[in-house]
Amino acid sequence: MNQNQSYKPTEAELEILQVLWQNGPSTVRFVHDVLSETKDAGYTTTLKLMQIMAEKGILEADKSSKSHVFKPLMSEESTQQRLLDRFLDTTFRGSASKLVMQALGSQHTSKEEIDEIRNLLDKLEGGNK
Amino acid sequence: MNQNQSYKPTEAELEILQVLWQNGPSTVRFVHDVLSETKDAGYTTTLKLMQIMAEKGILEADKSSKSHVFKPLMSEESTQQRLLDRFLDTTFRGSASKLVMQALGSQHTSKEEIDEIRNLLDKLEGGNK
DNA sequence: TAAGGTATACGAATGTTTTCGTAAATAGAA
DNA sequence: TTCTATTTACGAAAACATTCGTATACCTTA
Repeated sequence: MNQNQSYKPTEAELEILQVLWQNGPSTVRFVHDVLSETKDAGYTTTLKLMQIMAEKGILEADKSSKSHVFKPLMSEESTQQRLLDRFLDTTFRGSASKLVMQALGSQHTSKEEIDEIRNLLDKLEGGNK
Repeated sequence: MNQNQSYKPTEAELEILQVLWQNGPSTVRFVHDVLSETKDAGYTTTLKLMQIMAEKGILEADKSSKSHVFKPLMSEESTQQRLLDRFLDTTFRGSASKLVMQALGSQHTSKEEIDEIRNLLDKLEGGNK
């Protein structure tokens, strides 16, 4: 039902997707146990959400064994990209550099990460000036 | 009602805040006309939202003239920072560098902006290594 | 095979956000 | 003053998201 290029998962959906992206295809039980560490909702709540996500085409359910195994149909990267673009628009009015400055300023960033970003900047400048 | 350090405006609220941050204190009429360019909702919808925001303490209403003039009680920067922190957590699992890389990669960034970011990286490294 | 534990199915309640219809108030023009 | 434009006030509908109770199906194992 959803091949939509700009689908925005709800908050609860995103939490579930994160668990699946991090751990690979999983049962409701597993996902729910992970989520339980940081929030409290009943098991059937998680189940229902994952079923809805499957209906929407966000997840695919492998029903061959009793405990269905769900996996995301959208990659973490493409979803991040989509959400980032939207976030950039709505919150930073499209100014990537402003977002970048704020992100780097408030978070700890290791030397390795800084170097990596420098490399990217060099590349960008090559194609830009 | 809301001095909350971590208040998250809804999407519709954020759109209104953007208009106010960009144009300064404004009437419902003005805000609504701006929003009308990109979305369609009735005038009373915008009015209602702004009234609710005033109740919540997100906006302040100057009622001295017939057409009330609203202004935001939270700055654009602090709101961006708050939303960014949250977004980083929920969407990028806290990895600022990953977010930065994706943001820079997909958007056009001018030479000036790139230099500005380089400067920041230099400063960060100073305090970091 | 009967009992207990665990799973899905389903529907509905709850909560939140967004939308709008309608009425009342207000100001300005005729 | 009276008519008309425009505004605010209010309540409730509609849309969306989240939560959970309960029924039912399915293994496992005693």
